[in-house]
Amino acid sequence: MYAHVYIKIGVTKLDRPFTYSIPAELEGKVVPGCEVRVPFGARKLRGFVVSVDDQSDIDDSQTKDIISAKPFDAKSDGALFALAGFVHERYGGTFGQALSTVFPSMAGETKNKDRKLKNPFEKLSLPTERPEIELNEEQQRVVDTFFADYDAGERRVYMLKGVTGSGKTLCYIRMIEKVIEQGQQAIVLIPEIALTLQNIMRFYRFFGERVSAINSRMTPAMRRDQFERARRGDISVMIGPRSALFTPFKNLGLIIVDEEHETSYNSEHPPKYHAVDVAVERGKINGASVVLGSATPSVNSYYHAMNGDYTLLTLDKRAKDAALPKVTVVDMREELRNGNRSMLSDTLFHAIKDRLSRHEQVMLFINRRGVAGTVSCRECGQVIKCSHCDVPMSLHRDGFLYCHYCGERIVFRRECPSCHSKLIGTMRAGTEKIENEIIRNFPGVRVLRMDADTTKGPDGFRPILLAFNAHEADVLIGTQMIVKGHDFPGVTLMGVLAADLSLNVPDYTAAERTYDLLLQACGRSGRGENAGEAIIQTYQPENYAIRAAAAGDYKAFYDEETSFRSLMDYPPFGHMLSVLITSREEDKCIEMGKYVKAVMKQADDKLFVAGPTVSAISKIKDEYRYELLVKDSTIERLVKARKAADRAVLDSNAPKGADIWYDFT
DNA sequence: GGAAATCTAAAT
DNA sequence: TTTAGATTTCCC
Repeated sequence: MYAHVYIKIGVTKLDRPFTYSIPAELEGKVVPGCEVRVPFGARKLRGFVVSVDDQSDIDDSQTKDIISAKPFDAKSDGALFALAGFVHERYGGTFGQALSTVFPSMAGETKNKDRKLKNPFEKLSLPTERPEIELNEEQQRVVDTFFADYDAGERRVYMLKGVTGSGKTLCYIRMIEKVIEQGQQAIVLIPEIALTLQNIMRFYRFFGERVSAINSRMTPAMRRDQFERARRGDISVMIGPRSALFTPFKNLGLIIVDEEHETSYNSEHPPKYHAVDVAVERGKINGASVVLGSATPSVNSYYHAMNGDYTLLTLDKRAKDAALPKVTVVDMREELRNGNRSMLSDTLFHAIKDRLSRHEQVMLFINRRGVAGTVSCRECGQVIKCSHCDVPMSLHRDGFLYCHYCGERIVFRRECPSCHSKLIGTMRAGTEKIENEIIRNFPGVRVLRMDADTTKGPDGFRPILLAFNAHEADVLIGTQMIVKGHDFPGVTLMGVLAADLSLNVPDYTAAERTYDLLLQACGRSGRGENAGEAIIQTYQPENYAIRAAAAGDYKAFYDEETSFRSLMDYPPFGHMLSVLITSREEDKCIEMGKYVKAVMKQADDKLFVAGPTVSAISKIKDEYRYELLVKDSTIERLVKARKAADRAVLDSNAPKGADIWYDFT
């Protein structure tokens, strides 16, 4: 007997099956999907069996024996192997990369210590009794719908749309309870940023030692240990970021994706998979239910719920009758006309003054770093960019210009490098500039700033959050990271500066991102006893994303957004594949781009292929970046085109010296 | 990707 | 002629 084995090496050249003979003692143990150890060249490596055959495709003297095979469980390993196939087929990259993603335990040797999850749980006194929960009518209806389907053996994808504070987590807990009662297991995906002790404890209180959690700060060995506990059946619930999706449970019954609209569910590294789609696929493979929860669903998922692909469940009532903050939109063009050139509108200035006088706390959210601190010339319009990365550099207080992509640092001279004008400086405000403005305007105010500069290291943000929570400061200024997740009861005012910055990025999801950010930002205010207020400063007050966010009206946003997308054939009405081509030499990028485009056109002449064009960031670390944009009404045709391109670049007459990265959007 | 085989050129 | 260093070739 022979086995075709994929060696786990992330290199395209070796990304094909190799034929090994199965020694008599391993016969029956070597089955498709099982992990094996094989001699490869002068080394011994791990691989996966893709198929078993009674004859060899190569000369018998060439085949070597498989050394050993890991015990194979069809329900866990088999399902995950099928999932790796899906990830490879859909998102490209090498099969080896797909295998490494789905079976992360393959990275590094296993010492297999039976470690329990020590941090953070052991420091806490663990509650022994599970708390009683009572669901309100609305929550009960959601849970009953799920129970009825589950008992009837129906496995569906549910879109649970619930406003903040409506008790989505309670519903999750009841669903998990049900699944565990039936001897099945559950996976709960939570965005990395929300993986706080507080959030994990909510599950721990109910399921105690049956719960485990992973996060990206754990070492591969620690994560592997938790996966091993799941494989052995020591736990029933796994909580974690997108990688928790690959927990090797033997009898998976439920996958919950909380805050399903979060972009952190999309992998940034090849294979650039979308965890929501992969969760739905794993649900199909394992026969598990999938619950996608969000207060601001992604337009994609909500569209599926609207057209019946997913079952829509809604929670409209806030559990505690906390009122939404009063939201005011301020037109900054008007401010400019009235002679106010500062970053704070009159409205926001007075609101801050008012809160400070009442000893209440204020948060100021500035939309993005990066664009702030950008130095541009007022005479020729030139922006100072990093010579390696083609992104604008930011001017910091220390007088240096920094590149946030490669860390390059150069001295800032008050002269334009191209036209030598002295009229050069920062145009838009960064967090530092606001900090200075606040200190100048409100003497004696205690200010904290949270951005990538003040939060070095993995836990760098914690002291800032603790200090602000303890009311050791009156104002917290920050970028995106202050908007998501954190709860400060003392905050009664949220000021959003430059709300429209995130609208002006070349990405069709810009409005969706902006709506979500603004809604989240407003939701930070008034979470304690005192009523909250939010003030949104914008140059585009008429924009529908901003208007809808201010009104907290998802449906209004969704309707406008879908009509725009349908007009433009953007997802969910059409599908797009962006092909990134990188090379040290610019002409190799173009050559490869043209070649891939030709191959795709040849594979399917109905495809719309734009490019190759210079990427939005034309160079990173001296690697040039070009892009093709492929559009079609079906994702299957795009997958076919990608596969055709994948095959063609291996061809001997294909251009060399450029790398290709795929990204489905 | 990496070990082994083969090539290249400069030092003895 | 020797040999370190660079380059190419395979790997079931």
